[in-house]
Amino acid sequence: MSAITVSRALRNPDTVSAKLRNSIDTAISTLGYVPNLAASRLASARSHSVGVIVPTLYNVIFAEYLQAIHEVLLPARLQPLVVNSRYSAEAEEVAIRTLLGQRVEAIIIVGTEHTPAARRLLETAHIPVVETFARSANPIGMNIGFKLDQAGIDATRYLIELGHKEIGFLVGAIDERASHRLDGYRLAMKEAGLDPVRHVVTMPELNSVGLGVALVEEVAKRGTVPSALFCIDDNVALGALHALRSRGLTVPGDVSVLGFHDLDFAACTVPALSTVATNRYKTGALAAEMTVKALNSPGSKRRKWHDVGYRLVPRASTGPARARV
Amino acid sequence: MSAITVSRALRNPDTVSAKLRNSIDTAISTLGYVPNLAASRLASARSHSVGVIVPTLYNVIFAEYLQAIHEVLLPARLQPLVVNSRYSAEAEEVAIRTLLGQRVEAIIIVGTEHTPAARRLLETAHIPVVETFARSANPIGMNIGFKLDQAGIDATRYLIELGHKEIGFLVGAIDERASHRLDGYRLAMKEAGLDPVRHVVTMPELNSVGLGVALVEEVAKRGTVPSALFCIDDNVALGALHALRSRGLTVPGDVSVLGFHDLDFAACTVPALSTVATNRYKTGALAAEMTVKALNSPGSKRRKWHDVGYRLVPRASTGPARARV
DNA sequence: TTGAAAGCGTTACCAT
DNA sequence: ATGGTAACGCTTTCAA
Repeated sequence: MSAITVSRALRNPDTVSAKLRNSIDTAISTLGYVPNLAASRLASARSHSVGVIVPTLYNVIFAEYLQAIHEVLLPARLQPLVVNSRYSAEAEEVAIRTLLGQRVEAIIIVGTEHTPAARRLLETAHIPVVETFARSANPIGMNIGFKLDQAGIDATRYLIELGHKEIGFLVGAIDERASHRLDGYRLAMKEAGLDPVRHVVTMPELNSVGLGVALVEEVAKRGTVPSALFCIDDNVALGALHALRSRGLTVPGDVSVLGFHDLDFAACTVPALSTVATNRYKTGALAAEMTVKALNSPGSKRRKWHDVGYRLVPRASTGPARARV
Repeated sequence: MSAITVSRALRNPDTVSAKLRNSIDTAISTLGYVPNLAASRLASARSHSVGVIVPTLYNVIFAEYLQAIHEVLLPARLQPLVVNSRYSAEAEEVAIRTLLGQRVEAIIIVGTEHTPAARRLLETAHIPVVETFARSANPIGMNIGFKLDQAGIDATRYLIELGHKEIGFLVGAIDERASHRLDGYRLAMKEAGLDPVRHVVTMPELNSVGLGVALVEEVAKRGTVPSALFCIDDNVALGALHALRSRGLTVPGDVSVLGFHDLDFAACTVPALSTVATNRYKTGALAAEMTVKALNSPGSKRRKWHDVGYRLVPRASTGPARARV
């Protein structure tokens, strides 16, 4: 029994006689043999792995996205290799280098803004690349997301239509995706003749419940609290709800609060949080499906951009503006 | 200039003359050369990677844990390879096999209960193994966590001392860590002469806000709602708060609610959630530090068990039991 | 400081 | 159905 026979028995048990297969199986379990994937990759030039880059593991939205990717990739016998770029373009470039070094067969990456070197690496790797969560005017390969700026416009217009004139925008560190929403906010404010700059409050920190609290403190410090607050996500919105209550302000009586993403707790806050529902799961599933298709039929042309949409979900935390005393 | 010189220039730039280094650098960037890590691993028998297995990416507690692991491992020039076992012992075994196939230099794994085959694989791999989040009577290598059962006892006793006699235990799918907390609950109930079984309500689903709502519905369906609910985690507790309010029950007037983990939103719920604070970050950091130490000085004996502790955090959602009408 | 040769453990290719 | 041989792209070892 030679090495190559064992190799075959492991990959395609049917191509080996039952007798040999048995003795191989027993040998493997008694010896505790585990095939060396590095050697396999080197010899076969196939890694059976797909690189997945996310800015953080801390945010549920990426957890749901990753879950979906796993569920599609694993049955296709592709191992997702998840790397965390920690919201840094440089770390992202390193991550891309690492993944390409592993000879991943495709890369699924959150965002469309990369360092020039990172973009070049992705372009010259000649593997399927899917950029997600934001729309690119000039995608490297495929692109899945939704119109974040339009979502920002819709959300802001919704508050304007409720009669609000002073609408705060609460956000932590402004990454690509936050900046699109902010663009939408600014545009909607401008078109309504409202100040698009004055009520933007930001701190260079990760968006979180605690940051929502801090941002409301900051808003209050600056003077009157706007009659509506558009928060960059539901976590910030939850913190805002809490801080407003602590200051004796009612929601939506005194201040309307709007979140983003419709996380699972959004319906359970007090009052229930109005928000914009986004499709994280679908984004990941679609990205993974397109990856699998691209790997299975290389060269075939298909749609580059997929829109997974969004939906405004009005709940109890937003209401009509009322005249200030 | 030969291949080996390039190899050296890449790993130890100092060992190569400045002139050569320059021409190598330009060649690399014009060609878009990315070294093949599979070949490197095969030749050097070092993978510079550490396997990390978590049951899910969906839960923030593992996100914080992973974050800590990344922060310790990356500066030590070790790449974490994160694999998701999806709460399945079989998937965990596959994950272990995959990681060992990658020749990871160590494995950090959540939990202490594995399939016999998985345990054997870990034992015979002869690499550092750290089991986390639960205490093992018989750890494979190192073990980091806290006394989950004692935390369950303390939490239950706290509710008993508030005068509660009927204390519900709300939990989804019962994994190893949930089961320890449940053991603690049962023990504390028994020692107080209370029924340790009747008020346990469970459904075989992932713990989530939505599940908390469903579990309270189930509790109500069975008859009187207990005067206190010990929830397996803060998400379930948040759902419980919501469902109780929907049923017209006040917290803590009618029902006290206790969570677990002290997630970032716990202080911001209405009323603020009493809970048990756990150290996810420290768990991950310690696990990674011990891994690095074990890799740097193999053979040296050190402490096997590290306790990262926990702390009861009483807030507004728990209060004294009052006589039922 | 640089290089030649051997070898890491698997798989592709061709042969039997 | 099974095996021999070369090759994958690096690093180790030894030499210059």
